[in-house]
Amino acid sequence: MTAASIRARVRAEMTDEIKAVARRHLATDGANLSLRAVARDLGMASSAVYRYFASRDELLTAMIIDAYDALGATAEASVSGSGFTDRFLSVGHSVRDWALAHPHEWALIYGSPVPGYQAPRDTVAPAIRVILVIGRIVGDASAAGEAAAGEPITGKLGDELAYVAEQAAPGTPPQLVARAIGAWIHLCGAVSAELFGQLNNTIDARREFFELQMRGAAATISRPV
Amino acid sequence: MTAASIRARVRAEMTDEIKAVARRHLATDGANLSLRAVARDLGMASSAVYRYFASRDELLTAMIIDAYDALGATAEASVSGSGFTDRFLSVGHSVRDWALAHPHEWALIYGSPVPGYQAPRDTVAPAIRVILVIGRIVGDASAAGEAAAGEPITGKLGDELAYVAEQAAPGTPPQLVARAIGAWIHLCGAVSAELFGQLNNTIDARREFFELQMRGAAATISRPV
DNA sequence: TTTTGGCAAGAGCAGTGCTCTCTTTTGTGG
DNA sequence: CCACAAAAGAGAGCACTGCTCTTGCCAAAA
Repeated sequence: MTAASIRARVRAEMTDEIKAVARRHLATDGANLSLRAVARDLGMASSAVYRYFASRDELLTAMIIDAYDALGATAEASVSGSGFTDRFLSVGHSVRDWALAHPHEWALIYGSPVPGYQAPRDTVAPAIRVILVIGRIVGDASAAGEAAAGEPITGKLGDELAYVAEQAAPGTPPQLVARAIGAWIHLCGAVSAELFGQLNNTIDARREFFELQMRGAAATISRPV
Repeated sequence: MTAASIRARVRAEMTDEIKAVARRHLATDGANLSLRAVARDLGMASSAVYRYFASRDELLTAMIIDAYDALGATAEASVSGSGFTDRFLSVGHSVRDWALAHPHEWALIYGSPVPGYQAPRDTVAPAIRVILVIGRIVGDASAAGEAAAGEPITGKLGDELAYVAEQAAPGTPPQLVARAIGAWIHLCGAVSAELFGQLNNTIDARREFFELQMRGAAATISRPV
């Protein structure tokens, strides 16, 4: 192994260590991550951290990418069951379970964006992994005749949806893809509502209520208005 | 007018002025509101602001309450149309329009909560105004036979929903109320997704896509699985 | 072996929330 | 009308933040 790659490997390890400590801080203290506190925990000067991340935003971006990837991997591994509804529900529950286990990371990726923060290009690929899983499930259901297409969508929205359908689930009717995106948005909203306290003092049977909503969302996909 | 109430009136005016400047700061700089910057804008020492708000959190709480109230008033005033779907859509669009006009205030109330922040009791009454509007619309639809009840919900969730139904829309079947809450959550999720950048580089026809989702949500309410 | 480049440390700047003390203002009861 | 108490404002200060700059060090490269 060449010397350059030794340097690179040590650097990568240090980078991972910083991210690990930062993730721990995120889990306890919440979103206002302090770079100095992370440096203190690592026993190094705060200025040294800047050798690895140019700014606090860049550290956050790295954690956002990691969170997207972790969630995406979870969702991809979760698909089980035979029918469309069961498969959709398995993804829904796995996403919710991950969010409950990593609430602050969920807030990082689906909560209010930090002001002035602009998501770099690197984040889009990890970000769409979950929606691609849903796209595949819906595509399969469509091919198997388990989901009706419904009225086509015209105009600009129709064009955009056609493009999205081509990318995410080729051969699937755009209007079906549109309802799938809507279901995904409902899924995100349901998880966020639960996590961000919207259900406090109102509904304690969270899992049951979530499943009720997701059954509705699945029906909205497979059964057009 | 007694002296005490003169004092109180001046104090209330000053409080409003602080909130107004804070709101302006929120709109430009985003969520990390600086109390010192607000004080500077007002030409007063930062310590003087603490005569009116015990902490930055308390200022934020006041702005949260105001935001809930503004959104609630907007939603209440927006209900128009005759049929259930039209009335539901009118509320949906008015909520979305308000959110687009006040994105940072939306993030304040429906985004990720600030760490350690515990919503005081004062916030619950303003917070439920919008959902009460939807509750009334759904209740009317149910009474008019525009919305089917569907399968009753049993267990703990059923009990909780029965209580909510009793409070928000007396006489309306709990399972219908459950679907209404789900639609409200979908509505919040759709607005947040649009506002927080989830639709960037994917869908530009935002209003049309939102309406599509809300039509689906309305159908989910009126037409059980 | 010499040189060079990456790494770490520390000081420092401008900003933050918040507290404390001191002074000024102001409404009011005697 | 005036003295007084309460409310309001000002300013310094503490501990913290993100970030930059300079300095020194040490290991990898030539």
